[in-house]
Amino acid sequence: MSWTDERIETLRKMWDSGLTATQIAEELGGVSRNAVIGKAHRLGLASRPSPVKANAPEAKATPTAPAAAPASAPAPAPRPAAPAPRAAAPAAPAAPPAEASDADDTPPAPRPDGPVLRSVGPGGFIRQNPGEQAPPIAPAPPRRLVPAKPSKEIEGKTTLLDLNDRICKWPLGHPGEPDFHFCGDKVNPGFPYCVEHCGHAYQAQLPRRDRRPPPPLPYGGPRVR
DNA sequence: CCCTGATTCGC
DNA sequence: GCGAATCAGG
Repeated sequence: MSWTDERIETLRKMWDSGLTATQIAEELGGVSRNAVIGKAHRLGLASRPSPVKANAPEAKATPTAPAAAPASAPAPAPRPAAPAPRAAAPAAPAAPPAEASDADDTPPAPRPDGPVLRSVGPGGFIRQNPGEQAPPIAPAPPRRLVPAKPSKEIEGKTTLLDLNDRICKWPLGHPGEPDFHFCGDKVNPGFPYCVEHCGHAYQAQLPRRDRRPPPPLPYGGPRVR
């Protein structure tokens, strides 16, 4: 397989939205995770939490902890690297014309104002008080991605290919399901999610004693594949 | 061991 | 440019 424009585009977006190289490789097909990583680097992407931080063993058919852990990564990429040519070649069969005007990420500058939202480390999403506990917390880790083909169900929805640096990447539904899509709202500057979903993703750390010990399943429950 | 990404280096 | 092999960390 070769790196066509579309495949590169998909790679960019998947990599960008925090999927692992393995997942990306599986989705693209015909390439190894090494190939994906290599390509990502050559594209100037890369530099995400490298030796995976909290991401738990979710290996095969074990959807577990949310992978959404952008946290604070103030260290973008020291290396100049290639500016990543953004020669957007149309060619997309019927893919919605996602705006491709994005360039490179803006280094996530923590908002200097307002109440500082503390990101809890990956793997652990700190809950609020039991009272305000919202049941369905769930940055479901996109394990399997919906095919990049537009379908009736996702028409008008934000799909993987619509992701860019300024729209909310909060997943709605479960990957693989026909209507799986992303929030798509305007992001809270500096974060991968909109303001609302940042509120879900990042919550103030509470003293342990005040926390609910038995954290319910973060989402619907294990998905059977 | 499993997983992850990073890097190297022959092709 | 590509990606397997290798390295390094959790």
